[in-house]
Amino acid sequence: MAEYSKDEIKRIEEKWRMKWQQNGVYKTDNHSDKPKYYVLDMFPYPSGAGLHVGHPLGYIASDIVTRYKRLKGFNVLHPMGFDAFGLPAEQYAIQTGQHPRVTTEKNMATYVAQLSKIGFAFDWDRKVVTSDPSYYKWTQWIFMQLFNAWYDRTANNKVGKARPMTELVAELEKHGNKNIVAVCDDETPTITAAQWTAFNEIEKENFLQKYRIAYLAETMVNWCAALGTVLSNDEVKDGVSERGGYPVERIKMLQWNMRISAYAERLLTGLDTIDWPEPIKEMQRNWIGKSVGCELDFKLASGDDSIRVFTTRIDTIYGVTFMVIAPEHELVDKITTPAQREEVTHYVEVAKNRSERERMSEVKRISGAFTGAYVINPFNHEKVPVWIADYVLAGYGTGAVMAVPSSDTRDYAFAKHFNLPVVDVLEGPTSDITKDNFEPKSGKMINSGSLNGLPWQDAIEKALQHVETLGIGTRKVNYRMRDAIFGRQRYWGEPFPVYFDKGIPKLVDEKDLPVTLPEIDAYKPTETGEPPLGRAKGWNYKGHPYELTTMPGWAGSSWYWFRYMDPKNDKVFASKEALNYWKDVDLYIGGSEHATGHLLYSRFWCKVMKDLGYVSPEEPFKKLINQGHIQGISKLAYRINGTNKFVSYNLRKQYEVTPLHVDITFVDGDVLDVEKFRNWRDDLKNIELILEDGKYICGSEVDKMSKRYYNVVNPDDMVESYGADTLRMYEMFLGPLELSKPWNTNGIDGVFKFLRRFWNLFHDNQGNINVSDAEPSREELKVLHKTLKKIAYDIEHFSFNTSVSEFMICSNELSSMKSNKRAILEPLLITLAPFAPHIADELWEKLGHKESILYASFPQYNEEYLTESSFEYPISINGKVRVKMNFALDMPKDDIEKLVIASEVVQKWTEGKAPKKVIVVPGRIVNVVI
RNA sequence: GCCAAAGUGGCGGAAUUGGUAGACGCGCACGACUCAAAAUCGUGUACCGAAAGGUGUGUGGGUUCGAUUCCCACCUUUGGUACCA
Repeated sequence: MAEYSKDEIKRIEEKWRMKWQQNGVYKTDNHSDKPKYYVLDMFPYPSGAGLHVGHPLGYIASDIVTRYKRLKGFNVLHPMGFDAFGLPAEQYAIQTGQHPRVTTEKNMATYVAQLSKIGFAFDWDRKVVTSDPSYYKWTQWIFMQLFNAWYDRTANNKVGKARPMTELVAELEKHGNKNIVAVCDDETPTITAAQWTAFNEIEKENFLQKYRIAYLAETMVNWCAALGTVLSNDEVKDGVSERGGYPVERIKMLQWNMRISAYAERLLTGLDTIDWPEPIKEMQRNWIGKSVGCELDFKLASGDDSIRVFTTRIDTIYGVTFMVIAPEHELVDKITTPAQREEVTHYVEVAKNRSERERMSEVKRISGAFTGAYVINPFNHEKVPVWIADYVLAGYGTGAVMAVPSSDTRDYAFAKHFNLPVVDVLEGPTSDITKDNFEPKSGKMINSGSLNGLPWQDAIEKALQHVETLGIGTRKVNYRMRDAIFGRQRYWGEPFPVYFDKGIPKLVDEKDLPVTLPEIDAYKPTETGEPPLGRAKGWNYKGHPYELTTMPGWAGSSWYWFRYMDPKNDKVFASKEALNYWKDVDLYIGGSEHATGHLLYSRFWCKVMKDLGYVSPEEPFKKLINQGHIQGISKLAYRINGTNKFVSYNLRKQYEVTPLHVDITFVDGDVLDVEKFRNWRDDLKNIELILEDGKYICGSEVDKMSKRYYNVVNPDDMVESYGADTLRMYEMFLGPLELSKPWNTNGIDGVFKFLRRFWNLFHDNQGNINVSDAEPSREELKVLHKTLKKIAYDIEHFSFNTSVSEFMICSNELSSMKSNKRAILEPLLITLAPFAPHIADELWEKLGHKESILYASFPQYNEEYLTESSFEYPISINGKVRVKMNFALDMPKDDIEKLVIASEVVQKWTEGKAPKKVIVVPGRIVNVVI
């Protein structure tokens, strides 16, 4: 006696989750004759709020693929773990004194419990946790490899590659750095072997820092003295900290950095080799921001100095009417004339103290100051005034631009504002900057000496050659992407395996890894403004002080997919065998918000590790799918301003109201449960309600699903009410995986009914298993094979919403045929198993199988059952369907045409006249043009 | 501003190569069962129109025998980015 009822579902699902666990069915072996398939989810940060129904969306999709690939004969790796270092736990620690480890472990336990209820095929034995010392030991180890590496541009056919520092030192000892072409600090001097040898230890290390991939350097940061910490741009508002409103200043601070800029070109070209969504690739391309141009010197009109500019439009050099340099430019002080000094000093002072955020919010405001100095245009030898302005950034290019107001909108705005001359150098229909249709890359050169008459592209090449002939500059490729800051003044992160010996940063011995995070008495900066680790007692290595900052959030997530391959190994981060077997990730599912963070850093680390010979893939993630976000539907009640009255939705326009987010559990449909609402909070006890039709109707809006909006739907509740299988299928049924959509529990009934109907196919009216061994009819076979074909196609194309529809159609058809043939239901069941694993295994067992359905094979569809002999042609007249006619599929076009024209309906439309034209597309459509 | 994605019934969405727009589900309406309700099952459900018929995939144009699909211009929403020379 078994109906697919709430109790039965609970029994079935718990039974199978238990069995799967006991039998270790999700344990994945690193040795197999089967082909490998690695499915990865972006691992979560375990937040205190737990999972809401949006979180599992991607995991369900990857789980379906995992199970499908298993049935298709692959050895599939599908692991899960936690990105467990992070700010929320630390913030909580600062407020409550609770150790972030305690909070994090509690949260992870909640996540595991919630995830387990949904029936994922995770191999939990491979769980990795980034805050676990056995994991971050290897994060530290990788950091050491990056510290011990430099980027040789000449290696690997000039593509360049990372090489060990020992090789650099050997070369320095032999020849100095004159033959070294490396990615290094801009101001790295050329030295001889003798100079190198003469360096003392500190000088040597300072020199090597210019080459290391992980290096210490002074970088600009937002420093908040009151909070004793560095803030991100997000955390600074109007020059003060968002939290507390304390003053923030931009200061230079010695910080760990990652020389990701060395990999700019490979990160860019690598995008062409991977199967990722085009928008994500585009975001990364923009982030890397490659621009091809040249650098050239403009000599100062007086004195020997010259100013180097970077430009992509050397063709427009005859249009240069002024030059702008960054307020931070090193020559500002030197070239400013006495008459202009006061104004310039003042401007520099103001610009320096403006945060990037401030500069950003005032894009429209044009500001600048004249230095009093002039440079000479090397092409036409004219004198050009030099200005400073903060729209020129010190950190990009050379911190100086040759301004061409006739072909650059910013230069134009600046020229207009300060009344500087504009000289047109391009002529063409879209070359006029004062017109709306202005297109800077268009037209032919005018007013440009020997460049006159050339199209702009050709002029660039000719001007470049001229620059090279004069010896005043070179072709140059610039990237927008900067090196990444790799340190935080925080506690809850990986400690650096670095100590300082007489101020020189040194790595700890490999055998002393991991450097474990010390216990401290409070999770905030020290009184002297040092990071929290400054509080740790005895925080030193063999008597030398340890580095006090910790690694940023992205450290642990930049290599975790390798650790899953061999998570328990304590000799290496992953064994050669494991790395060789699993290689790279075949399918990665996660949100697009990580486009320029995690996804870029991971590619970077993978490339470095490849260069150093630790791994083989150039790219870590072959295919990427972005899942959209599930949004919440918030419910709103409308308070009449200044009163304790609430007005129902449709009457709200008559009053001045302020919407209040109401907990969605108080609302059924749109109707508010007034009792629950009143009891929610003290201030609502005595409210007055203005009703419509005796009810209080709530408004709705789509928001992020968040505690803040009281609109969170918990997957546990869904599993409790409908079962995990229904939840899984409903999440997929909502719409395309990559689209964001609001969660509406209302529709879930449809999926639940489908599963019950599916269940009933296997049972009689009394709930006894009832499956016939009779031969299936041709009709039944057709339904089966149509479904098999569609489901396989949909899974391969990540179109899970349409597979759920197809299952519904199939089960409706079989229901109406009263089909209960084993030959039909058994293959169908295997097809359903990736989507609804619990019910599938239960029915599989009822069909008499001893082994889980996980070990079955995905049925292959047979085209033979799908072929039709005839087709119901839609007959359209001038493109509008008017009637349908059935013809054999092998009927010649001419015959169809004759029959169609002769038909009553068509005759009516043509009024007996011959049609202008008849289009017959065999197996598709007939169109009669009249 | 720039880059990208999206816009289809009351709602979520479908239409795989330019070929029957609205599959499937929710909701709604009606019917069956029931003393009644719930549950379940069945039928119907884009819009206008009594019907014939007409209109319809954000808007306006275009290509085509035929456009949700291709092209041009525009509007709206969402995400990314930000003075990048």
